[in-house]
Amino acid sequence: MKTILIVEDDMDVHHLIRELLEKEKFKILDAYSGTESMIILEKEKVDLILLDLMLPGLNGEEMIKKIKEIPIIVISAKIAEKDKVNVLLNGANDYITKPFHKEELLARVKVQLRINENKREDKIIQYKDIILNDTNHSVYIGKNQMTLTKTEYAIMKQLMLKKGQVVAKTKLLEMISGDTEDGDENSLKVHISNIRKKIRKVTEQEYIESVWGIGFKMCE
Amino acid sequence: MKTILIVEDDMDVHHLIRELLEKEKFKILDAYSGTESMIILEKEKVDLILLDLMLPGLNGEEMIKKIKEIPIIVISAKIAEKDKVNVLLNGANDYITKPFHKEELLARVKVQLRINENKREDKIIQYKDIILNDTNHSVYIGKNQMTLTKTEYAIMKQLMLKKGQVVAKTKLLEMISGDTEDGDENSLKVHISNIRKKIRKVTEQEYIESVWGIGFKMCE
DNA sequence: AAATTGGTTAAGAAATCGTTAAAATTTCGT
DNA sequence: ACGAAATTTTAACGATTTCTTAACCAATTT
Repeated sequence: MKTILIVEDDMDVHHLIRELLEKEKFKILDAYSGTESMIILEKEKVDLILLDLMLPGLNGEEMIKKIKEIPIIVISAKIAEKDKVNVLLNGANDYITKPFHKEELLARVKVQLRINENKREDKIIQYKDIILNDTNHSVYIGKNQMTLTKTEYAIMKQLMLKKGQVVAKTKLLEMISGDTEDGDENSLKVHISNIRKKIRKVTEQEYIESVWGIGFKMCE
Repeated sequence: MKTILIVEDDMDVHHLIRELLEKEKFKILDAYSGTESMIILEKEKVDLILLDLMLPGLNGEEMIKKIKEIPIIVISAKIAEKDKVNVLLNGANDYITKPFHKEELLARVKVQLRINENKREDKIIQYKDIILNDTNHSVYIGKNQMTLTKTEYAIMKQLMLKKGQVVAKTKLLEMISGDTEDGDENSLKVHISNIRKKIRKVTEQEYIESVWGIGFKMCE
């Protein structure tokens, strides 16, 4: 999931942008001043910055010069053409004038994220000492690597994401075969059994616990 | 020196843009139709395309979908907001409406070139002892040169860029033939097989690993 | 104790992969 | 514009992997 930092002191505009992007399943970080945004940038991994130029604290232009690694889209009220050009030349990747069309903002956000998407970035799902690496489908349990099939991996991922909470059999079945047919319940049993067997080859500890009549969960 | 392709059928506008960019020491290529531009693209190394949408011959929108590697700035008369958004989502990197300020066009041109500048490290793509050279399509594996066809090279490049992460079959198919048709899955198999065969001629080591049901990746 | 659910195993069915060869398409030189 | 060469796609086959089915026993509930 991509993280976008919104730097904008006007609360109305800030809120508008936030809502727009949240609909698209981006993770949003908020800053209301230049200085605040610099603090956030030190702590969090940010994929894109939406930046208003008129800021309290550190000036927007200064920020653009400082930030080299992350693409920046400047959103600002109409200013002199000359300033707009300067902003672009100094490091901004795009410039959108207020008021803007929501769809256009969204499209330009996606353009910037698309440009950067080829960079390697692992999507890690971790629970206790099990690690799933979504980008290369690898599974580590402690230091031992193991191999899961497509469905086994899918089941495991669901269990991991719930971090110890029960995952209903129906949900798992739905994932496996689209529908919740009766016959597949048998199949699920076997998959779970196979996963456990593979885990047992690597460690003695139990990881998958069954909840009678409901489903399965990761041990706590 | 950077090469920019101007695709614009209006001679006045074309000339205006050409003069503007020549002052900045870019190498300019000219096309006056969609089909013409595709011919040029196959022969010449182009760093950026300035594209008018209303074109004789091949449609501008179609071109955008086809061209994945080169950044495109669309320059066009005011059109519906919806079309503008579509153009961006389909692959264009920027959109400038006519009439435009010369300075802004220039600035946006420089932005796109700058973005690709940062990627230049990737111009020579290296993973383990395989080296792809994008500029002349050559492939070295250790000290042995080998020849890949266009599609084979494209597949290889995707795998290399991901540096050992899985590349989904769908992604590879999308790249090969635009769409994700079923029939092409067969074709992909053959391409992979052919690449492996060519590699085997040069070294015994395995390089391409298949991930069952998901896709392929470079061995780690 | 009977009925239901869970766990394991093994075998058959289904899907995916790898290779080959031929047909269809594109590219290229003349 | 034509035919030759190269490339891509299609089709077929066997090999491999994965998934499902079915049978059987253990555990849990009623």
